[in-house]
Order: sequence, then structure tokens, then C-alpha cells
Amino acid sequence: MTLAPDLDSTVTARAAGRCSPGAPATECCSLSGGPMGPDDARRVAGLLKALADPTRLRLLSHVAAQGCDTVCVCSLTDDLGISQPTVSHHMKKLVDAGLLTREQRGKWAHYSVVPEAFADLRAFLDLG
Amino acid sequence: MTLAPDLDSTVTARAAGRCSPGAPATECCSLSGGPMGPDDARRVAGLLKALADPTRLRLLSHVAAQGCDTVCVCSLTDDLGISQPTVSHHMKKLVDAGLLTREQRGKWAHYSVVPEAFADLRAFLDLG
DNA sequence: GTGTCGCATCGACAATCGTCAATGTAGGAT
DNA sequence: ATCCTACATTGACGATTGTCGATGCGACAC
Repeated sequence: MTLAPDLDSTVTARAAGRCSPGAPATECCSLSGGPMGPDDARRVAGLLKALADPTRLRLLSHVAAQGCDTVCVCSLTDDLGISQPTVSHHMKKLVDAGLLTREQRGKWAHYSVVPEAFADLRAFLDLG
Repeated sequence: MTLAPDLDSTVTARAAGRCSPGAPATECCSLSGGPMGPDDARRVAGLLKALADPTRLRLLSHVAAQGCDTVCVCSLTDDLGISQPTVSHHMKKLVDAGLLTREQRGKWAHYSVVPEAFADLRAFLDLG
């Protein structure tokens, strides 16, 4: 499935411009940068949808908390009190969205965050 | 329903800290700032879920494009090619989430963006 | 080989979501 | 009062989502 094949393309391009209420409708509110096309909307919505779940946010924060390095799944199921298949399911979604990377070390799967993806989203949300 | 009753409380508090891979697990990756609790996760996920839809992103960008001022719904249904009830439905969700404000002027409903909400989300996504 | 451990995948389920046609409502014009 | 306009609300539909138990698969230990 693998959403967001080209992360820093259009989003970052939208990330400039101030917001002075009553401005002349262009070059304001970078979330627009002009109305979004359906394709851009689908791409960004895919990224956001990957984060828009309480369980995934908690999983992400656990990964980010371990020194931005790597975490194995075993520690996650215990801390959050959710079943192991559910953790696998959510981690796959986060990886497919490009927010996390997976690395197999022996029999353990290690995950780490992809800072660029979050930078892109921040840029997209930049209204000035 | 009205999500996000207290926008700049916890999210902004999480918004400091650098990300040096291999760091000692605390004070790194502000998305964590330590693992998120279930309540924070639900709150932030509510905000993100409000944006995580292509149609709502396009609606938002149309509102933001008009000088960050106000827009009436009539112009939105035409530009995006979606039915009027659907537009109303999505606009209500965006308002409930605190991302948009609604103001009734005569028989027109005017919407405008709430920059603080987006600033909060950006702060939350700040990984350094 | 057999066994175990760590994790992914499958199948099923209830719950939520996005969309629309139909209807309701309130403001303005006549 | 009557009609039209600009929205909101309702009810229904298929599609998607989050969750779990059961199962599958690869890596390691023996």
C-alpha cells in the first residue's frame, strides 16, 4: 500500500506565507497556498490518517521516547495493554505511511521515527 | 460533541527538545516528552482525525485561501463538486474540532480558520 | 531434528466514517 | 403571508477502521 511515496515534494512548497486577516486571498495561509488539488489532499490525508488514532500516537511516543533509537514490539504490548497482533497492525500502518522505519535484528523488529515526515506535516500546518 | 476544549495545554508543553539518535531516552523527541497518556492521545487524535480526510483538507484550504477571512458555503460546493449536505457535515466537524469558527451573517454562514489550533498541532509534531 | 520465542498475517466482528437524497429551518424579498 | 434562498439536520447506505484470537513464519537454542 505504502502511502506518501514522495514526502518533501509539495507539502514543503506550501510552507511559506503569513496570515494577516483580510489579506487579498493569495500568498496567505500556507495550508492553502491556493486551494489544494484532490491528489495533494489524498496524500496529506493519508499521512494524517496514520497519526489520527490514540493507540498509534501512544505507540509513536513510546518509540520516540527511547532516545529516538529503536524499540522492539515486546515492550510495547506490555506498556500499553494491547494485544500483540494489534501492535503489529498499527506499526505496519505507521511504517507504510513513512512515519516509522522497521529494521530486523535477529528475531527482533526494531522501529525508529522518521523526522522528515513530521517536518513535512509541520510545514503543511504552517499558517504563519 | 466539541473536541479539544483546552487547546494549548499539554500539546505546547511537549513542544521542546532535540533529537539526537541514541540519546538517553528522556528529554528527546518532543512528540514523546515521555510516553503519552491515554487521555492526551485521545485529545490529539481527535484533532488529527478532523484533518485526516481529503475533502476536509480541500475545504480548509479553500477557507484559508480566501485571505484567511471568511467564506460562505455556496462557493465551496461548486468548487469541489460535492453535495451541500456533505459540505455542511464536514464544516461542522472542523468547527467542533476547533480548527474553524463559524459566524452567521444574515443568511450566510461564514467560516474562518483558527491559527492557534494549527500552531498547537505543529508544536506537537516537533521532533527537533 | 524439536522446541521456543518474536512477530506478521489472516479472518471475523462491531463500530465508526463519508456520502447523498430528503426534509427542516431561518432570513430576506415580494 | 408567500416564496425563495442558504444553510443545517435526518436517515440510510456501503466502505473503512480498530480490535482480537488463531495461525503462520523465520530466527535462534538445544
